[in-house]
Amino acid sequence: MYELGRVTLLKPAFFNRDPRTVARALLGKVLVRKTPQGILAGRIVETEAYLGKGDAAAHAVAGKTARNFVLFGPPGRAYVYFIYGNHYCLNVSCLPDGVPGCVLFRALEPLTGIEEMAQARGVALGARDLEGIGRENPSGRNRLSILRKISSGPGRMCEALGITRVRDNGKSLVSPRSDLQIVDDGYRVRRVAVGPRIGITKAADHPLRYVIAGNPYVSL
DNA sequence: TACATGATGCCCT
DNA sequence: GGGCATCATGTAG
Repeated sequence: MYELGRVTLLKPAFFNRDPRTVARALLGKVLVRKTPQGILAGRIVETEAYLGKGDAAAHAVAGKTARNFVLFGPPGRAYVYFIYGNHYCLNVSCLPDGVPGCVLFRALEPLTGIEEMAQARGVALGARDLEGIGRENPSGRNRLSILRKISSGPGRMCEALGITRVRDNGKSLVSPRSDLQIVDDGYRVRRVAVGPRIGITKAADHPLRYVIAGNPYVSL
């Protein structure tokens, strides 16, 4: 089982930048959920940047509303919304207070609390499925296809970590007291690949999706 | 108050 | 690879 070693909580200033910069810099960092039962954590392997005014695909495009106000607040806060009648998506606010922008988390590589996350997702794990977690190149086709079902996709990821709008919208991701945090465990990303964002119709041509090149846990 | 739509995932072929 | 469930939100009327 992979154990989180010495980690550093990201600072608000990390998010006080252009969403494109933040989206790229977040790759390889670790999203941590603290529960009474223990720690759930996964490495961020896929993100998308959503800008403010001028980005037709961004929720902030039409201005501040009761739904999207977090995007206009201070950096480093969770923006959680409900989509397609079934799923939640997690974003983090970027740029200074008053300026909208965010990064969508699209996929995690499961690291810690995998059995709990699999249970939350309704995924059945075999006895040997946890071998080799956290290593550079997980091998075993069947095992990988099972583990990918846990958090490869924004809706899946939220279900695995128990993220909902009521529980988490507006919450700080950079507070030592928060039960939802983003930390640096020292992992260094070798290569980043960039492409168009997924599942949108407007402004679909912009290359604002970032993935760790070659990582098998990206959503597509 | 009604309606169209969506930053998705599942289940079936 | 494609159809469909399912509902909060925003906008129009």
